[in-house]
Amino acid sequence: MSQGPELIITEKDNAARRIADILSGGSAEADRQNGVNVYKWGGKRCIGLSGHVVGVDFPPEYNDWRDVEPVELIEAPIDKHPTQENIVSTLRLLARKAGRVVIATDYDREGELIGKEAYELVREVNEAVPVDRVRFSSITENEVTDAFANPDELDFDLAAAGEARQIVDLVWGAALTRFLSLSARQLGDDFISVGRVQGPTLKLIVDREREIEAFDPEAYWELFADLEKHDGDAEGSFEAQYFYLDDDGNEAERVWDEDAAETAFEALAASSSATVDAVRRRTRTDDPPAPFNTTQFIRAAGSLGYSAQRAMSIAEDLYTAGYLTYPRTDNTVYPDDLDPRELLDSFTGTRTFGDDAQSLLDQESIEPTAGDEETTDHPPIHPTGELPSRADLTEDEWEVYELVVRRFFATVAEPATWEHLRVVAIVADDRSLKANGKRLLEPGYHAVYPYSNASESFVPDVVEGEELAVTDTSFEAKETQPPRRYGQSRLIETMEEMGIGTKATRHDVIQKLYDRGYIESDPPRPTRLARAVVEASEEFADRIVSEEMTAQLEADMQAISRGESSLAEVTEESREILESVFEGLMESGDEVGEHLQKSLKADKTVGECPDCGGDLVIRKSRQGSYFIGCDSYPDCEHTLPLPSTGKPLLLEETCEEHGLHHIKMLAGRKTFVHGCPLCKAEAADEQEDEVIGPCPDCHEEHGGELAIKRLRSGSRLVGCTRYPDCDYSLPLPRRGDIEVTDETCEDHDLPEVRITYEDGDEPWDLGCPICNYREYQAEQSESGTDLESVSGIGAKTAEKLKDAGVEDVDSLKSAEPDSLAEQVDGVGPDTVRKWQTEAD
DNA sequence: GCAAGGTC
Repeated sequence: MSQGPELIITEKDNAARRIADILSGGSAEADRQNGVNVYKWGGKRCIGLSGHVVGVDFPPEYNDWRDVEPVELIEAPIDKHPTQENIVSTLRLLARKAGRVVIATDYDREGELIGKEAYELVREVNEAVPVDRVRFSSITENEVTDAFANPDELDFDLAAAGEARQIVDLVWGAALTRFLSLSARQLGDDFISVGRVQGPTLKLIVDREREIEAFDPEAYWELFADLEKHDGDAEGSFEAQYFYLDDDGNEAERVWDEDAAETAFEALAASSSATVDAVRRRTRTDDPPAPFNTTQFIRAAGSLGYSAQRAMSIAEDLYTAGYLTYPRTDNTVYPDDLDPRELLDSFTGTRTFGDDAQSLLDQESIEPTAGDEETTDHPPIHPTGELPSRADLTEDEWEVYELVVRRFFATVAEPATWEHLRVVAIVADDRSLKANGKRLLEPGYHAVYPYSNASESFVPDVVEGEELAVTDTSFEAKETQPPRRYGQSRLIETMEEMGIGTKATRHDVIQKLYDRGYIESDPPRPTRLARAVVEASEEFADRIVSEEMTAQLEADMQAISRGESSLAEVTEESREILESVFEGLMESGDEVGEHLQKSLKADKTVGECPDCGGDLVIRKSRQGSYFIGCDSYPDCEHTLPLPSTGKPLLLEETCEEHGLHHIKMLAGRKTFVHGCPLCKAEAADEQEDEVIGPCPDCHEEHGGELAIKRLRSGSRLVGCTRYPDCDYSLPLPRRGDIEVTDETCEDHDLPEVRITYEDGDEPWDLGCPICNYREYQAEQSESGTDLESVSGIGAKTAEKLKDAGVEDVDSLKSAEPDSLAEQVDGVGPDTVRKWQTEAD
C-alpha cells in the first residue's frame, strides 16, 4: 500500500467542501493554500478545481494574425497549458505527497475530461500513485458514501470524446474567425467571430428577421357581439365571437373577404336576440409543472423581467450562498434521496412560505412531478432547505429565490381542475356566435405558484334554447402578423431543442452575440454585420451556421466514447472538411471581405451629410463618447452630438424632413429614443434660453443668471448664462414639456418647475431646480454607492467585501484586484476587475 | 485579438 494522504479532487470548491463535510462527518477544516481551499481531515485532503484548469490552444508562434495564414491553423499543433496557475500548482504540491488519488468531478462527459486533466497533472509529479474515479448524481450523504465505497476507473474514451470536441471547436472557430476578420480588415477588439454554437444561434435570429421582412400581411375581419341573459342581471353579460365553417368543415373566426364580413356584420347588427344552440361543459385537469432545469428556470425568471444573464448570475449567487442547488442542470427529475416532506418541513413556520408549505404537507400524498430529461450530474434546481432571511438578500435575489421555492412547491402540489364552458348561439337564423368560459374549480398548484396563468373568463350558465339579448356588436379590421422575434428565453429553449450549446453556456452565447455587435436591443435584432456573416457562412462554410455540425459531432463523440471511433479519426476527418471549406473561401476572399465591410458601415450610417452629401456615421470620440460625424472628414467637418448616456442604435425609421435614421440610446432601464439627431440639434438652435433667476455661483460677482437651456444633443438643463466662464448646471429630465410656474422657491429665488406630458401621464411637479437636484443627489448617495448596485454582487458577497474593508463602490473601484481576491473567499481577481469596469 | 466548455 502506498504511503501519504489520500487526495480527493472535485470539479469545484463548493463540491469539495460538501464532500469533505460528508466524508469527515463534519470534522474537515479548510486550509487556504495559494488562495485555494484545501479541506483536511484524518489522512485525507480534498481540493476543488474551477472547471477546466488547463486550456487548449495553438503554440505562441501562431499568435500573429497577420503572419499566419488562417488556413495554416487547420494543421497546426495544439497545446494544453494551465489556465489556473494557483490551482494547478496547489494540486501538484498535494499530488506529489499523495498515497492515493480519487477523481470526484461531475458525472458527465465534461466532468470526465476535467477529471482526466487532473489525472495528467497528477501523473506529471507522481508516476505511481493509484488513481480512482468515483461517480455520484447528487452530493448527498448516501450517494457520496456509496460512491467512495465502490470506486471505479477513469473512462478515457469518454474523456477523449470531450477532447475531440475541444479540438474541432478550436480549429474551426479560430481558422474561420481569423479568415473573416482579416478579409474585412477587422483586427482590433472588433474581430468577426464564428463558431459551432454561435453560428447556428445567430442564423436562427437572422432567419427569423428574414421571415419578418418577407412577410406579406393579409387583411381579415373579426366580428363580436355582446350577449345578455334576459333576466337583466348585469353579470349575465358576456362577449361572443362570430364564426363559420370553412371549406374543410373547420370552425373559423377570421373572415377573409370584406364583403362577406360586412354582410355577416349587418346580419348581427340587425339582430336583437340570439338563441342558445349548444352548451358544453367539461372538466379539465391542469398538471403542475416539472422541476426546474436551467432553461425553464431562465424562462420563468424571464417572465419576471430578468435577462438570461442576470437570472443565472443571481442563481449562482444563491447557490454559492448555499440557498439553492447547482443552477446549471439539464435534469428535470428529482433524485431518489430528495425527501420532499423533509424539504417542505424546513419552510413551515416561516412568514412567507409557512402556510403554503403546511398546506402541501397536509395533502394525502406527495408525488413530485418529473420531466423528460434525467441526467447523472446534478439534480433539478430546488431550494436546499437552508433558508435565507429576507434581509440577507437583495430584492432581486429574494424574488428569484421565491420563484425557485414556489416552483418546488408547485412540483409537489396537486393538479388544478378547470371547468370549461362553451356556448354556441345562433343569430339571424343562420349566423353562429361562440363563447368559451373558464372557471378554476380546484386551484391545486396555482395556490402556491402564482407565476402561471390562472385567469378565468366568465360565461354565465345558460341552457339550450334560451333566448339572449344582443346588446352590442363590433366589427374589427385586422391584419395577419409576422412571426415574432425570439426573446432571450425562447432563443435558449430553441437552442436546447436543436441540441446546441449546453445548460452552462447558452446564456453566455447570447451575451457573446451582443458583445460582438451581431445583435442589439431586447428582444435581440440582428445587425447588418450579422446578416453578412450569416450570408458569407451560408455560401462558403454552411456547417458553421448549421445545427448539423453539432449533431454530427455528438454522434462522433458517442462513437469515441463507445470505443468505436477515435479522437484521431474524428479530428482528422473534421480537418479535411475544413480544408475543402477553405478552398472555396480563399477563392472569394475579397468579395466576402467587401460585403462584410459594407455591412459594418451600414450598421453605423445615419444618412446623407447635409453639407457634402457624403455619409454621416456614428463615431466614438477619444473620450469614449458617441457622436455623429461625416465620413469625408477631414474634408467635411459636419458633426452632430448624441446624448451622453447609452449606446446609439439605428432604428429603421427615418426622419421625414432630413432622411436620417432615428436613433435609440440603449442604456438598460434608462433606454430612450433620441429620434432624428438633426431635428434635435436644430430645435436647440432655435430655442432661446429662458432666464429664470440668479446664478448661485457668480451672480453677486459677475451678474450671471440661470437659464433653461436646450442642448444640441437633445438634453436640457438649467445652466449659467455666462457659460463657459461659469459652468454651474443642474440637470432637467429628458422627457416632457418644461413649464415655469408662478410659484417661487424662497431659498434660491428660482421659480418652481413643472413637467407635463403629451401622452397624458400625470404632470410632475419638479419644484425648484436646485432643491430638486439636492434631493436627487441625496438619493444617489444612499443607493448609488451601495456595493449591491454592481451587477454580480449579492448580499452575501457584499458582506464579505465589507469584511475585507471594501465598504462602497468607490473603495471597490480603487481596490487592487489580486490582493482583494486573496482576502475574499470564492472571488478571483478577474471577477474583481469585471466589477470594477461595471462600476465605471 | 480566434471556439466552446467548465468555473467564480
